Amino acid sequence: MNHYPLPEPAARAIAKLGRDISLARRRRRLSQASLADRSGISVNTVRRLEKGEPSGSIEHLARILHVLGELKRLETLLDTGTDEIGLLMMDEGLPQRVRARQSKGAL
Amino acid sequence: MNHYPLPEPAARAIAKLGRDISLARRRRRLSQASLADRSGISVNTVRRLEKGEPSGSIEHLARILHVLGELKRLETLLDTGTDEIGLLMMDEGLPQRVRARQSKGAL
DNA sequence: GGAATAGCACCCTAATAAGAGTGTTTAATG
DNA sequence: CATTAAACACTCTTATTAGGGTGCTATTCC
Repeated sequence: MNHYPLPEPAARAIAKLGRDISLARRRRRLSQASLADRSGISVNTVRRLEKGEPSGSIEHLARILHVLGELKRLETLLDTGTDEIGLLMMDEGLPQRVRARQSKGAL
Repeated sequence: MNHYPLPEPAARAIAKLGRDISLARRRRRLSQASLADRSGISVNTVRRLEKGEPSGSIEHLARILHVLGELKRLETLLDTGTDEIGLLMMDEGLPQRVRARQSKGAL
């Protein structure tokens, strides 16, 4: 039950994120070493993240964004409550558990 | 040179993200098992992510967002080029390497 | 109300990533 | 244009995580 390969779009999204981190860092005139130090992680990890390696942890990403002052963006990454009020109302009736209704093979 | 504790705001941001993933999943009427299966990861991993444990990897997050159809949000997480054209132009002059100009203790 | 099962909370082990170290390349800048 | 060090590319080892299992709780839905 293990990993099929990382979908290409997902890989590209991660790579893009890495480039943007690098850009944001340089805009702030921080070296990789400096960012790593302030974030409390190793330079290697910063480098791997900027390089777009998918192995990085969300914690490290959050630490970096925190230092960059862009934590809000992570917090609202999948946020929907802000724009769609009707959606929010709908959510009040959302099931806590989702029952398998699929008759065929979609589990 | 290891980890000082994860800053509280960062932890909260990750927790929020986890809740939003859970919400998005239930909106789509997917069980944790189903989402895990489609994403090619284990149920435990999905659960830990939704629970807000910071240990999850960016790859897993990307896989999940891909299944949820929200990969764009990750891709543009730190994207700045879209709104600020002037900023983009400024970036053309950005240094590839950032030199330590800090005279004191700010490394 | 009762049966079925989604979700949770563990534990354990194999797989993986983070950290540290070393050497090299190359951009910034005095 | 020479110096300095930022960034890159590795390797190795240890720490951490993902996966898989089992049992339990409690929500759906008939």
